[in-house]
Amino acid sequence: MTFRTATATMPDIRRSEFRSLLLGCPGMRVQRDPRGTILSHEGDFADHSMLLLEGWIGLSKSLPHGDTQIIDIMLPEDFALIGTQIVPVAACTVEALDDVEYILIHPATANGPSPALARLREIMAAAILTTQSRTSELLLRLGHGNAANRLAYALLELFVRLEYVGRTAGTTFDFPITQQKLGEFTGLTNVHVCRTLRRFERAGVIAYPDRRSIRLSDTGALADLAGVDMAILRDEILMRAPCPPVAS
Amino acid sequence: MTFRTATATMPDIRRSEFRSLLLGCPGMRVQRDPRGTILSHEGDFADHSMLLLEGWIGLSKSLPHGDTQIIDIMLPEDFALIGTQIVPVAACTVEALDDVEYILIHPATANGPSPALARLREIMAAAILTTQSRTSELLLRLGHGNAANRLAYALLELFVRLEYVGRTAGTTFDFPITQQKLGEFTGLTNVHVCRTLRRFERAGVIAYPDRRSIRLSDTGALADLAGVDMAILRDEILMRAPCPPVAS
DNA sequence: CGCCTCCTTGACTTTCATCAACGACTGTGG
DNA sequence: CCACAGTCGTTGATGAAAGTCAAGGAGGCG
Repeated sequence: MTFRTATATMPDIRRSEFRSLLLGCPGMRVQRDPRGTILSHEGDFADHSMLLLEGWIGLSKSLPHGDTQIIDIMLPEDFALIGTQIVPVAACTVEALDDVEYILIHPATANGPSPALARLREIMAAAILTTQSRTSELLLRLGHGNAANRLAYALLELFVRLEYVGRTAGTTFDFPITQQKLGEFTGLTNVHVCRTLRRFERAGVIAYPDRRSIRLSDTGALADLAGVDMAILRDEILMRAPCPPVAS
Repeated sequence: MTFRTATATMPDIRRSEFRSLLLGCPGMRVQRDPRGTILSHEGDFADHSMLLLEGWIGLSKSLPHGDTQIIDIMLPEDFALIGTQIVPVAACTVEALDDVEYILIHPATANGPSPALARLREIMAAAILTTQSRTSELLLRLGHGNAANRLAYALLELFVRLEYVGRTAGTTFDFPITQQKLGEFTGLTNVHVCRTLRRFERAGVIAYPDRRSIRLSDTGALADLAGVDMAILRDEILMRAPCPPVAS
């Protein structure tokens, strides 16, 4: 086991920098939508990116049969590339999983010559790369990995990301999505999500302090189930420089 | 059924533009490696992108248990973001699935103020988005979708992309990877890949003209199995403006 | 010729989807 | 205040799909 410096509390100005760089651009304004709103539909025209400020957003795709897969869950402070000028088609359906606040970034906004925009692009590249990392980890677990593995990973991923943006209290956090949606994220049926989470709960690995929250009571057990090292996970899926390993 | 204009033969200068923009940058040189070479390892330092010129490259991740998932297969002319300046960690292992030629793009190269670089960045954004689309489609099929669905999709995706870069002869193309690797891509065991492909072969859907090639004898049947409309698939996973639907 | 990698097939086991029913909670309208 | 419907979580029984284990066959290469 490798121990690293306490990562969650490490000062990191990048997310506020991201936000303020964008809000400084002309014409930016915050938009709001209630839970359940579809912001874009897969295949629709879309040439923009977005930065989520509050709430959860699901990016999903569907098969003709009707099965839906959530590709990525956006959390507060997350950035996503929805479409581009050259290929102005939304690859995913964008749905508010909770009440949301966000800003839209149009193609011309970020591609100018100024140094501030060059910095913004660096941050956007990093944001895109962490998104790719998350998606890759998900893909890995949908390919190999049973229900326990997938769910343990999903819970840890959400926890680590929420902790990073200060939306956790210890290992407890708001959990606004249904088991159905969690199934769409992990590629399981709601029934099997339920069974597996109940098993976690009975094993004392998770708990529900109230109807809208979840607590990861035993993150070690979850990390084992998920097959991740928490420190490495943070390095990969958070948008920050990696923490150098500290000798065990 | 919606018919579209013949898409594969549509003139499109963007890929040659991509290549020449990059090769025009100072210090660029073509690198070569034989099949089986690991170009980067998951977790290693990496702050670059790459453009593949020849051969196939697999981007993969592994679980501690040893199971490997190929996240994306890069084909000739494909671009991939491996790491960034801000988060200089390779999210994936990069492996040559065949003999390859490629160029590395270092962070400073593309972020300058000149109009040519602004154009380059637009193209890179489009390339990244098509990669996201591909990964999303894969994710969708790993989540829901049986072996036939996954394999039919994988074969069609490779075919459409190879056709776009002129590496097909009718519906026949070079297929340099083993069933093992195809299983790592589709989240199946090599045994099950074999069974399923043999079933396709016996049904006359695919054929092997020789040991190194495959022919998609019935792309319609494959599209049905994969649950895709070929025209929409092209719009989504190729780096080009979508073709307007033509009335049926 | 012999080794090695890869493909192929069979027998058996495990996991998860499906179908179905019920309970808990929420909000609504009488 | 209470019936009511609707959504969501929970559990059981059953079946289908894919993994595992094992063995053999076909090329390719030294």
